[in-house]
Amino acid sequence: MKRAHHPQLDEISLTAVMAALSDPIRVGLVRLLADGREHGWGELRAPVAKSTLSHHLKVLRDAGITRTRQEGTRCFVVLRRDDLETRFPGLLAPVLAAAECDGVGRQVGLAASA
Amino acid sequence: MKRAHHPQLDEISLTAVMAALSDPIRVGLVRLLADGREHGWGELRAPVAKSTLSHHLKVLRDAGITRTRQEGTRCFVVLRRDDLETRFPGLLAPVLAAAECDGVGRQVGLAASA
DNA sequence: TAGCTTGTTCGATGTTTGGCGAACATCGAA
DNA sequence: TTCGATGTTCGCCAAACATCGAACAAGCTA
Repeated sequence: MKRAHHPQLDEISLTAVMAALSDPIRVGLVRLLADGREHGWGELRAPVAKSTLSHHLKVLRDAGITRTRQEGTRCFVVLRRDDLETRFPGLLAPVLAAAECDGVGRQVGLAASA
Repeated sequence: MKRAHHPQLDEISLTAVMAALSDPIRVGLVRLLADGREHGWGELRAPVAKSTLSHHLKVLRDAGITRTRQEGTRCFVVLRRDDLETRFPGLLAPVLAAAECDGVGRQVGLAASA
């Protein structure tokens, strides 16, 4: 398919991260990934077409928020928590907390782990 | 002109705040306002037309990030720091810190206080 | 009252975004 | 090798956004 481009630490821009987190679907995805585990695309349940989901995952990847790994035909995604923490210390936690208490992204869920 | 609408605490949405902070000009404005002082429009120096600046200030206001006060024909703006802290604890500081160290919004400045 | 200053609002424009379905590429399995 | 599963990419569209200049509104000030 394609070897996804992942920005280096110093290529991660604040505004890109903020923009990526300004969409409920993407916030929902980040919330799921906040468990620190790697998840397969297949597990992700969002109320959008798969092409749109692919798009959102690309936005997150390009912003440096997630990392994608490919294994055979399927992909796995994981939160770049440490990288984000290094680049923008203290940023992620409040966002996740706010999203949690607000229910932002609750429309996104996990299927029985695939 | 118009009596600006300011969202209540519980009307402030995370995604709106994130979206508002995904533009360098607006981040720059927030950085200026982070000194806690109230500033007049006139002091604000940004490389955009005044109508555009007005627009950005409206976005910040609508997102609940700033508060606008009118006095005669001129307006003053101030950061709703406490409100934001109440609504999204710990969110603003990391953003400001990241913006600072990144130089995001450095294009926005203050004129000799008007 | 006339004029100046200060913001806001109004098109107009070009870009970006979010969304879809369809077509394509890739790999594993039958 | 053919099929199915899994993502990506490709038009394509409507909506939103950033931007500008021009026109407008509202207060001061002379």
